[in-house]
Amino acid sequence: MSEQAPKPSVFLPVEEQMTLLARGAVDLIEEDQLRQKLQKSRDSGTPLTVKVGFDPSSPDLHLGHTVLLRKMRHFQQLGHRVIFLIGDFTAMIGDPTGKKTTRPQLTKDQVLSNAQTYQDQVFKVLDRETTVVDFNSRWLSALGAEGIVRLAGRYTLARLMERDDFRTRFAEGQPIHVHELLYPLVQGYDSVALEADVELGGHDQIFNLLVGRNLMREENLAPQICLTVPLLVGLDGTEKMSKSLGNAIALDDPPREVYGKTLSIPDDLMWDWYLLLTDLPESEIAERKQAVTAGDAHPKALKQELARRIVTDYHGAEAATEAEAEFERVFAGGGAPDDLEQIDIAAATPLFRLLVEAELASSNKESRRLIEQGAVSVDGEPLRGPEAIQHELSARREPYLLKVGKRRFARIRIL
RNA sequence: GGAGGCGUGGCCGAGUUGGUCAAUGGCAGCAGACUGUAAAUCUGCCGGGUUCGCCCUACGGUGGUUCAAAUCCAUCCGCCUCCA
Repeated sequence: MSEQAPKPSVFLPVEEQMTLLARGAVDLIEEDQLRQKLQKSRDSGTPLTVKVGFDPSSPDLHLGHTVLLRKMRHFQQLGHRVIFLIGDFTAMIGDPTGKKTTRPQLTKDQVLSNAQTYQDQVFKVLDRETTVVDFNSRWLSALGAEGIVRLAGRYTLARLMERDDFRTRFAEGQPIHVHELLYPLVQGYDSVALEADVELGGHDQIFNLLVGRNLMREENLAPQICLTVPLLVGLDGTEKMSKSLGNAIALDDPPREVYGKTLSIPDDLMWDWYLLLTDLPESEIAERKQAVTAGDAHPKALKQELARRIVTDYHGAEAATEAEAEFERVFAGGGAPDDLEQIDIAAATPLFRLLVEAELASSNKESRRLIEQGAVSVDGEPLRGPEAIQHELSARREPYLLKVGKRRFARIRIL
């Protein structure tokens, strides 16, 4: 376990802290209690202990995860002590949140390796120096069968069944495994063990957070504040961002990907992203939105600003400038990316095979289709129709620029 | 322990008196037009190969019946419901 976060000599006034902390929050239970805790912390010069649990089952982080990480960062900026709690023990249970079926139970090895990958990524947002990393197996493993039974004795089935997904599954006759019922209790016990002042989580975690709050009361501890942030909507503008839905921007996506993907989100979504992915004051976000509504600002320009800010966060200002220039050149200016690798193709290769070899089409069939539909151009000249399918590019000194659709490019040299 | 139901292409979901089913429809996706790589809209495509005639693979797995099976039979696997 790392050392306690260094405390600043003085904490900001409570209301100033509240402005930042409440930003974008879905649940804040209870707001006034948080004020009191902040006041007490300020008076005594003691940082609040903020607990955030991470289930190390999906180590590929994307922007959706950063909403929560940013909230953690807010607490850090204000001088509080943020505990990055890796649920190595609970991961073996599998969080039933939002699931229609039981989740697979991970093995210890999987969990540990995932946990490492997680840590490699979160410090792109969190302050590495002041983040306390902990593992809940530290106290949960020690709990033992007796402890688990005692813990289970603190709660009732009726209270657990208040939870939507349990209730739905029960009503529909879907199986609910007993260990799943234990999950919220065990997670709640983490709060007891850490004596958390605040627990943060995604909105879907609210039930689990509240169980922690209740358990703390049972143990005669000051109940933790439960603060949740929304699930970020992904590129498609409807589903929550997730890698498996293919609507995510991964933290390790290259700058121009991040930039381009951000620009492709529906206009309406950008205000959410501004709120959750930047620290631009809410009043300024409102001004921008108003400007667009009034027709004084072009939505694309504001989306570009958003994209720049996001790229800057993960790759720096220079990368953002480059990404934007690249984007303008390629999409607005009809140019091509400048980092295309050259692909050598044998002479007398018909166009439809060439597309496949250059990995611009996934099959001959698709390739023919694209050519027939007029999606293919060579050096800016469209090549379409049945006769183009068999077209052979002649060998010449300078490489060809092959373009399929709006965003697939290849530089081809005929041998 | 007993009774019954279901399993179709990325997803949802038609189709089971056997052929005209690569399989209706919706969603997602791709491409074109319009644009701002936005939304909305319109159009086309949407298993693979093709000498464009066709051919191959596919409706949980396997094995049958048949000239012919997603559709019938057997068996196995998986999921679910009801009763105890």
